[in-house]
Amino acid sequence: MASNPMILKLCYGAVLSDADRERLEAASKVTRSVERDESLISEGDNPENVRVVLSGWACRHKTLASGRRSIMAYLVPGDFCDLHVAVLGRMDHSISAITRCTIAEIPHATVNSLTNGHPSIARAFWWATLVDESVLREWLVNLGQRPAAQRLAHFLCEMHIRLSAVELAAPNSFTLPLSQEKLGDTLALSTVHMNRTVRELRERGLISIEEKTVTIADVCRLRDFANFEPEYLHLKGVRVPQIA
Amino acid sequence: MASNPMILKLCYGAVLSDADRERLEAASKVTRSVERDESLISEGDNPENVRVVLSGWACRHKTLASGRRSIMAYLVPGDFCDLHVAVLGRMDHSISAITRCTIAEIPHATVNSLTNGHPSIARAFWWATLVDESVLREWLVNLGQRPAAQRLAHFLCEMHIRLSAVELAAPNSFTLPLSQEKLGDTLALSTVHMNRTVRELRERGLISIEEKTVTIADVCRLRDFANFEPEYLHLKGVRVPQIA
DNA sequence: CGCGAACTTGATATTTGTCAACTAAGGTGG
DNA sequence: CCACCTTAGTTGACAAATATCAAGTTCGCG
Repeated sequence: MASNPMILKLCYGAVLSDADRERLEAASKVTRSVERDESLISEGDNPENVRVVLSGWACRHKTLASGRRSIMAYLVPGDFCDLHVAVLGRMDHSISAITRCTIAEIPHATVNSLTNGHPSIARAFWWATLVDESVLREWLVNLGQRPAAQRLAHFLCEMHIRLSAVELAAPNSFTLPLSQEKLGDTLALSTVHMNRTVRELRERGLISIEEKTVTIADVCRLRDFANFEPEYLHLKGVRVPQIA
Repeated sequence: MASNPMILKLCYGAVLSDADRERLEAASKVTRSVERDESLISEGDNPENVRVVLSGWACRHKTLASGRRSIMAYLVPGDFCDLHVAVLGRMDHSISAITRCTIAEIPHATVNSLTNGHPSIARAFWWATLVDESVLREWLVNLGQRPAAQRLAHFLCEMHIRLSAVELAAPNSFTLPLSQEKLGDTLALSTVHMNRTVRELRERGLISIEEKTVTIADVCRLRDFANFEPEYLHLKGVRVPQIA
């Protein structure tokens, strides 16, 4: 019933009463649609509302003077776009839709009244921010310390779990709507090398990709290969069979 | 007078009344000393108190199964170690002292009463967390997109500003208590290459280092070289002459 | 005086990037 | 329906960046 992915996700971070869930449900009633490749928020903006992805994929990115583009995060259903802007005052990066997205628009006033009156909700929002930070730390390690193939494998393991948490992944497959170029911008690899790295994982029999669907031959084996340890996602008990 | 670096720093994030400052001052009265190389918090810990660095340098780090070590953040005076642990429940990385440090120990109960009763303080704490996240995003870009020399230059520009913000840097120099090995673990470069990269910056006339003191020949030139844009630090008005 | 930690250097290996060309798939206007 | 584009993916040859290995050096300190 509660198929609202924001609520699904927040339940990993705090114990939410039925009343809390209803409040969150009501708060995310106002939505809009964003087309593929459309910009959601640009660097320098100071948006009025807090946005949450309800369907589709988006990404945070920055472009350097050199023209190199870096994707610093993916936003999948349940993820907040800009919970932080009210405090920092200005976006220091941009967010764009990768696929067509449905976005909930929650006015700051609503966020404030939710968090002021309802400690569990406040805690859940706080948790979501801190998980984002934890993921960034892990990405930093991934970029800096792992060679290309393991880096990609680690990324795939992460997205698999995160999508599982909002019931958008099968036990051993999920939809990955990213071109190899975007993957390269994410993992700091050139497009050509990205292509070869994808092939390497395929040739090792770890994954197969067709039609934007990644199939993981054996989740344990992929995790071993990537040295993936899911604790940093702070998603205790996500229903992914291989975690048990 | 208010030489407490935590307060100095938080003033960039919120307007704090004199009474707020006094509350923060009182809250950070209980301190302890940690020796060089000593562990402050280990992965898996769930510390009782929130810790703030008052003097010295510490770092967040993770060690991979491969033995490679990644330093994901530096904590300098004014920085919080583990404001997030109360919510996430368990440290997903470790913190160690790099130099001898003075650490304030603030019980969670004190943090809660500060934030519940005093919105400006709550906002300042929230701001500090979000700045940490913003810095992580920039580090991700730095690791992924910049070649070694610019990567190091960017890091030096950042530390120079952050230390300036807490009055611990001269207009064109600061103390950097890091071995080249640690710098390498930070910037994802081997020790040997780190050494050559330091030399490159020196030979280009951008910096000189002696006795752990970095001197920047011309702050503007170093920033140009690194393509450094300080907005991500969200420290409007830090008194660094070249920002004006 | 000797020892260890940090730093330095040269030679060489590995990883990754760049350039250029080509294929495959999908859409669009004639 | 086809000719033509565009975008994404693929491949090979080669160049550049960075890692690794091995061997000093320097310097503070017991």
